[in-house]
Amino acid sequence: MSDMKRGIAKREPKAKRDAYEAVFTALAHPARRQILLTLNFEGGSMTAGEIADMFEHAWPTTTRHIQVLESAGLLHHAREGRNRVYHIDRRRLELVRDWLAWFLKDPH
Amino acid sequence: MSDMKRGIAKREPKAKRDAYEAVFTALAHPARRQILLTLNFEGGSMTAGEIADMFEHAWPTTTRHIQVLESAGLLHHAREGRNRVYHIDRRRLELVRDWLAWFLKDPH
DNA sequence: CCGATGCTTAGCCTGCACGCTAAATTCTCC
DNA sequence: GGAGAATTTAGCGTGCAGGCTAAGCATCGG
Repeated sequence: MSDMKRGIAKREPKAKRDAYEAVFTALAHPARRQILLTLNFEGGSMTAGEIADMFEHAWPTTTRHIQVLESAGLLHHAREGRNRVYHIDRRRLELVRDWLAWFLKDPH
Repeated sequence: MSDMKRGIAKREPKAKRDAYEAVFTALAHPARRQILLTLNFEGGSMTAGEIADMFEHAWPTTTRHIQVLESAGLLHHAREGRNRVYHIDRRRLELVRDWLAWFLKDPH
């Protein structure tokens, strides 16, 4: 099977493809994008409660969104008394920028 | 409800939020990302058959992926005899770059 | 015009994403 | 240590994304 047929993406190491998968999946839901945006705008960290308050959703629903973001590496948390403080990991978003870069250096 | 609570994203016009929605959803599936990458690498256009050949999937499955990409505005097609030639719309990917930009110009 | 080729449409099946409520957990404060 | 706040975990229901096969539609070659 030719390289052309297998496709360019296969040249990326598997770990990185998994990372893309996690990050793009995480970004696919509007609530999760909103969490990231708000978190970013608020200076990078918020408690779970503050995040949950943004939505009409039941709290556990938001908890799950947060977990998706966290397992994609876009968020981390620290315990602070009975609060959980989540903070954004902006570096992880670089992955998206990396991916987009393929479309700039387009062959002509 | 405060602006802060509603969240920054709401300031974007609705049309643009819908566009984000379509584009991020389209990018959420690895097959669709692969289609875009390959299409880009191959110079921007390929027939439906060439695209379908990249995958083990049954052809109709690929057809649907293509349609998702197209309705997100990431692809367009032209008929050419009995072939359908799809070409990438790289400008549409700018939306993603736009979205990411929020995380650069972070406050302060 | 007829069969082959290229591709989509129609329609079915299955699993999982994402919503919910109720219960558990962990910490705080009196 | 017990009430109460903050948050997660458990577990359920439903819709839809994404896989498939079979059928339909153009178009081309002979």
